[in-house]
Amino acid sequence: MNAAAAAPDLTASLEDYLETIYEVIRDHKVARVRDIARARKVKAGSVTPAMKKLADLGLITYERREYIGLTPAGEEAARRVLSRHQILTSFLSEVLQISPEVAEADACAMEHHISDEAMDRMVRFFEFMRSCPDTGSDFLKRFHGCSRINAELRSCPSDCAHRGGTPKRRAAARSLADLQPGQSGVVRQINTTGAIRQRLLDMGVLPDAVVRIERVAPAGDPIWIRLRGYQISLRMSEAKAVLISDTH
Amino acid sequence: MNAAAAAPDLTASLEDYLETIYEVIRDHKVARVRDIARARKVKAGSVTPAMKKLADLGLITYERREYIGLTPAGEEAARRVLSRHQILTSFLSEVLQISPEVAEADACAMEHHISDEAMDRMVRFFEFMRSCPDTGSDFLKRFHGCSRINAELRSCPSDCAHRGGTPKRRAAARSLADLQPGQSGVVRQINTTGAIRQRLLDMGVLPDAVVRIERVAPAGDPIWIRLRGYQISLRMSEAKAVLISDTH
DNA sequence: TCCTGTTGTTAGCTACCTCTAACAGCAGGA
DNA sequence: TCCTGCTGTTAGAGGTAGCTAACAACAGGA
Repeated sequence: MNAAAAAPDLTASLEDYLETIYEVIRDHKVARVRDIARARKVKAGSVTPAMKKLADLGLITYERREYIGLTPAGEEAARRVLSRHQILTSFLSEVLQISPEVAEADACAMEHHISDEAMDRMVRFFEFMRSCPDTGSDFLKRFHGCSRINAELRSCPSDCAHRGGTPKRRAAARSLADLQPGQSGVVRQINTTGAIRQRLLDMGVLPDAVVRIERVAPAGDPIWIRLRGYQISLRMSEAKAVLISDTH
Repeated sequence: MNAAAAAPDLTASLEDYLETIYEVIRDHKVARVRDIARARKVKAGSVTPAMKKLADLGLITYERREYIGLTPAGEEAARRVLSRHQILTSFLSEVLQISPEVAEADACAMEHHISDEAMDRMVRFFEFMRSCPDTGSDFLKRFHGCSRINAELRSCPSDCAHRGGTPKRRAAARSLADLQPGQSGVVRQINTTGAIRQRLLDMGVLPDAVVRIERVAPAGDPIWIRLRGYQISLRMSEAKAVLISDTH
C-alpha cells in the first residue's frame, strides 16, 4: 500500500530497466546484467549505473556481481509499468488494429507517459466490449470492416449501414475542391490512402477541422486554405480527397 | 514534399519548441524568446540554444535579438506535431472521455512517440464514427453510458442491451473469490472503483488476463494468484471485485 | 597451475536539456 | 546625457543516459 508512493518519479529509463528485469526474471528465473543489456539493447556498461540507482531507491536487490532481484516495492512498480504496456498494446492492436510490431513499439514509447485516467478508460473500453457483445464487438467489426475496406476500395462493405447513406448524407458528399473562395466547411473524411493521406493528416487536415478557402491560383490548381488560424496550400489532387460537410 | 524528410529526427524537446513557436505566432503574430519561454514554462536562458539548433536545422528563421519565424520546412514539421497532438486530444477526450486537462497533458507527453500508423487509425476511427451515425455514435453512447454508470452504480443503464444479460452470461458472473486453489479464469471486469480498482489495474489484473488461484491463506483472506507467470497476493475485498469467466 | 573467455565494473567522454547568474543591447524617461 | 528596466545572450554547473575501452573477477579447460 505504500510501495506505489515509495517510487514517485522514476525516469522513463529506470522504468524501462525495472520492466526489463521483471520480464527477464519471469522468463529466465534469474536476471544478470548481461541479460538486461541484451533485452534493452544497451551495452553492459550502461546497465551497472542504472542498477545502482534502482538499488538506492530500494526497488531491486543488487550486490556487485550477483544476480539481480526485485524488492516487493520494485515488483509493484514494474508491474505497474507492465500493465500500462499491456493495456496500450491491446488497445492499439485490437481496437485500432495496428500491426503487432508497431503496437509494441508505440506502447513502449507511451507507457511512461499515460495517465491513470487514460489507463482506466481503456480498461473500461475492453470491459464494455467484452460484456456487451451485441453492441460492442458489432461496432468494432463494422469499424474494422469499414476502415479496412476504406484503405483499399474507399467504400463501405455491403453490411455497413452507411454504405448507401441517407439522401441527406449522399447530397453532402462534397470535397474541398467544390468550395469557392470564402466558403467554409468541416472536414468529414480523408478519402485517399498512402502518402497523400499521410501528408494531409500531417498538415492538420483532420476530421472536424474547420477549413475555409482563402484563394485559388489562376491555373486553379494550388488552392490556399485557412486551417486553425494558419494558411496552407493544397494541390487539387489533395483537395479532392478531403470530403467535407457544411459548418453548423 | 521534401520538407518532411528534411527534419528526420528532432528530439522531443525541439519538437515542443517548434510546436510552441507555431502556436505563439498564430496567437500573437510574432514570436519572441520571452513568449516561448513563458509558453513552455522554461527560463529564457534555455530557449536561446534551442533556437540555434532549430535555425541550424533550417526550421526557423532566427537572428540574434530578432523575432523568430518558421521556415516552410519548420512550419510543416510544427504542423505535423500539432496534428498528432490534436488527434490524440480528440481521441482521449471524445472517445475515452478523459477530462480535458488530463487529455491535454497526456497528448503533450505522447505526441512525440506515436507512430504514423496509430495516428492514421485514430483518424479512421473518427471518420467511421462521423459517417456511420446509426452505428458509430450509438456504440460510443452505450459505452459512455455504461462506463459512466459503472463508475457509480456498477450496473448498466436500462437501455443497455446487456443490462440483464443472457442466462449464460448471468450464470458466469463469478468473481475471483469463488475459485478454488488450482482453478483458473479469465478476467472480464473489474467491478469496483477508486483506489482498489487502480491498484488492481496497476498489478496487471486487466480484462482477458488469465489468472489461477495458487493458494489461500489459512484465514482465507489473502489469496495468492498466478498472473502472467508471476505470483501476486490479493485481499478478499480485491478478489471479490474481479469478475471472471471460464478459460476457453 | 596457468591460460583464456565470459561477465561485470569503472572511468572518461559525448550529447541533451535545464537552471542560475552575469552581462549586453536597447529604448524610454528624467 | 545618463539611468533604468526589459529582453536576450552567454558561460558554467548539474542531472540523465548512452557509449567505448580498460580493467577486474571468476570459472573451466589444458
